[in-house]
Amino acid sequence: WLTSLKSSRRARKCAPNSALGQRLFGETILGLTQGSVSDLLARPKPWHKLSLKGREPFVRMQLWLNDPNNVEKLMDMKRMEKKAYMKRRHSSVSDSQSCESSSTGIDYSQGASPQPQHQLKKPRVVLAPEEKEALKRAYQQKPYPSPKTIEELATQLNLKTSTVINWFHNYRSRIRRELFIEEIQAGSQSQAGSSDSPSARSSRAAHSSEGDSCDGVDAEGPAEGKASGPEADEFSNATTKSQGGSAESASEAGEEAPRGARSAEKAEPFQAENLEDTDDEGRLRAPRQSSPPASQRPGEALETLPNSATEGDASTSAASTSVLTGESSYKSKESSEKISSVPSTSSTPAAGSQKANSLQSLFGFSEAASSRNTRDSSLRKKKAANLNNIIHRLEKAASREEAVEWEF
DNA sequence: TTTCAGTCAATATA
DNA sequence: TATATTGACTGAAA
Repeated sequence: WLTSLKSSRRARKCAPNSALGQRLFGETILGLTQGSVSDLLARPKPWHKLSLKGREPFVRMQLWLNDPNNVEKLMDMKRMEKKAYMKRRHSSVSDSQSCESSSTGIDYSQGASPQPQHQLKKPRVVLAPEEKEALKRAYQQKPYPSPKTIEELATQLNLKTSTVINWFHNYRSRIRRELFIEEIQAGSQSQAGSSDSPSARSSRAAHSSEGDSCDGVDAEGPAEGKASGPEADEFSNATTKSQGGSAESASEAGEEAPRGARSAEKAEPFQAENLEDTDDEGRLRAPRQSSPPASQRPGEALETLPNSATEGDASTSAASTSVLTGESSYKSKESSEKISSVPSTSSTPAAGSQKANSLQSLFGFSEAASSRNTRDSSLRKKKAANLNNIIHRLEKAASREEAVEWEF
């Protein structure tokens, strides 16, 4: 849903004043930092797996979407911010021109305090690729290492114990989120009955490469040195587990297996029990007949959601195909990437087109993605579909009185 | 006490 | 300059 950089940039080129960025949107609307917004949108969790706190940003999003002047307000804020920036800049320029000594004075005066402040700040640890690889290997052997193992790892890699602990926490958590997405895709694929499509077929193959997205894009080989990709193994294992496959020894990933199985039971994406119009327990309904083709763009999904006969499952399924799609299905996706309507939340046609523009730039589906970057494209679709789903549910629920329940 | 979810914020990347 | 990644942190739950 949210943009990936390229399309956003292009959108800005077309409509420089209508681009809404993650930073502005996050800080103004969601109360999150840019990085969190990016993360949230790139790797959304199924609604039913979100805690109350985790749902807050989406509720805020919904409230914002319900505001008829949402984009305008944001634009205003952006303008004001820009103005203030220019003002500051202007004044600082004139300051430095008028009294150059003052700037040096500032330097002197600040030199004393920022320096220690800087020293107080712990430098960010950046793990070397070899270190990451070693940690991944260790993870594959033992996702939950004992303190002793952690100690050993830390010693071997010359890292702090806390760094190793943190790495395992983060890695587990991020892998889990990737698995959610996988499950969503798997679930919607089977629901949509599109598993025979080339894109769907390739999706499983793409899966292994998908694995490396859990940790960024680095392509280190796994411990076993498989050619298919870094986390190919752990991912396929995990997915197998989560999809009810017998999988390997439960002892190794003992805690993962039940979790996977559990999530597989309700692998349906964003089936918010208290929100959606799915059946109880948030189970998926039958796939809609008129669900858009897998090639449907995320933007279209978003825009047409409220009018859709069924809820986000379709958007998810539409996306799931594209999300998992490798290069093979890219062409069709690209060919269909075109925006023609406005977001559902538009209050007026005029505002709608403006809003569409802004949302497009914000969420990055304003134009066809660069043809050389299929991964971007599929990621964008993934984001789009997942968040379309959430937003749609929120919208639906909001249109009923349920919104009251989520007030916070 | 450990693990997890959510987030920040520094840094990388486009 | 915007978005993506990721190590670290906080608070809550188990």
